[in-house]
Amino acid sequence: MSRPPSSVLADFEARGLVHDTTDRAALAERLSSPVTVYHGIDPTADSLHVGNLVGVLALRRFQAAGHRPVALAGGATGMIGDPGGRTGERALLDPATLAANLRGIEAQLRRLLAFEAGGSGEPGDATAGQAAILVDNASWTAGLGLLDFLRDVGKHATVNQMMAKESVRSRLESTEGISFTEFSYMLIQAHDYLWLHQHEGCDLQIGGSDQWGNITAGIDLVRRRTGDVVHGLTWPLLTRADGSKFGKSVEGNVWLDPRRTSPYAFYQHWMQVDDADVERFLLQLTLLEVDEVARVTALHATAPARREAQRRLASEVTALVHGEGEASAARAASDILFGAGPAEVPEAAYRTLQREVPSTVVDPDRLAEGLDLVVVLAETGLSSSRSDARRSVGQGAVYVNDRRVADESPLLSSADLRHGRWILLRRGRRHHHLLRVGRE
RNA sequence: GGGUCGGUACCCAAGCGGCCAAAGGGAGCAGACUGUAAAUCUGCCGGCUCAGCCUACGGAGGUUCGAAUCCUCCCCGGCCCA
Repeated sequence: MSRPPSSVLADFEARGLVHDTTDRAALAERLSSPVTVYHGIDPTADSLHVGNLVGVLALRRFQAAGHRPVALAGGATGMIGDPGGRTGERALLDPATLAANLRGIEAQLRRLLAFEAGGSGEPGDATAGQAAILVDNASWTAGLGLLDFLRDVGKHATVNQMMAKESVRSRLESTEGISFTEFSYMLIQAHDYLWLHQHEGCDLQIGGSDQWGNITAGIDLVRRRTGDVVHGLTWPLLTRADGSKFGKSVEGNVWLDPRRTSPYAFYQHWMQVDDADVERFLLQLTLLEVDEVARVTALHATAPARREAQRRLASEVTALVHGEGEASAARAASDILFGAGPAEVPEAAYRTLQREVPSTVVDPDRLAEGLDLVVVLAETGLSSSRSDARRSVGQGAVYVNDRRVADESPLLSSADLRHGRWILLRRGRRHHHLLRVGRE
């Protein structure tokens, strides 16, 4: 499945993954032979989230075309905080948190990129390329002396240029201001590029469009220090069609860590994507070929109600992140919960659901006494509080075993049990919770 | 250090002694319509033992029958001056 190195640029363009590049002709020329390409990720949490997926997959696309990806986990930059795209100063991370974050992220990267050479031959196989490497900029930044840094890096940057960068300018105009620390961020990142160029032969840095200023700062530094011409490429930031920020859900971020976002919830997140976004997400967040995406999108257009494009997106991305097994389990659970009507759900289906959907064990004694549904809704987290639960019930938003609750102060009883021990709760169209009655 | 403006619910932002759990907007949730979509309309949107009560308007005190609103001190931020 390997592609020629030069195919990357055209592929990125076809996927809408090119926002800005340095001189296009020079970049194309450089990409005609394998290049070492780097993408930095700030370890702000111990897990990646879907916002990081575009970048990691971008590296994978390069790898599949025979290039050598460098994933940079920003142990040093993570301690400082990128001023871009935020209104206020970032909280600094302590070293222990940072180390834990790096470990978590590294494990996830290992599933998405091939860090060993030699391929398995599966579709979209990244290992057609060279082995990826993972680096931490703390390893070359931590020991750097202030005076050395000021002389070797600071001397080559003018404050005038730094102030002109969008990320800095917007903060200068804000009421929050910007600390010197965050102001210095781009110099650290520029230094990273220089270091990687000199030690790993890195000639290309890629990132989201908000990184453009930082990337060009690095390119300038490399040129001034070494005379070499290196390159940069950014993609448009992943947003929804309505312009809102992507990757946020009710509970916050959508994470790759299954303990933070279950594979089922992850799958559902993609199932619920707007029609207007689904094609772009298929292009940018899956490894499907561009013409396959076109086929899926065309199919979807003939019968949008079937959500074939969302189904495909959810399956692909979930499989990529959690594996095919988790993806099919999530799919099975979704088919039950969103399937046609409140028909008889077999016992086996409940077992499937229990592994995918949030569930709670309820003591049979409590049920025998008549369980206040409002209390249960709050306990299970389906509602954020009892007040909220009451509101939902009042609005006719709550369902027990797929039957809408009409009672104002409803009680659950053993009559609600299915197959002797299951009760399926639902709030609104898509929030489910399974109760299993029994001893712990 | 001085001056000045500001700190209100998830975010923005009104309120400036009682009619304030606090206008308006956004976000979010729900209902209707649908397709687990969008748009639109409607309702909700601090908590609780819910026609009532409790907690809340940066923090701590105080004035008052009554304070988000007035006073004192403190903390935090912007801007200007030194």
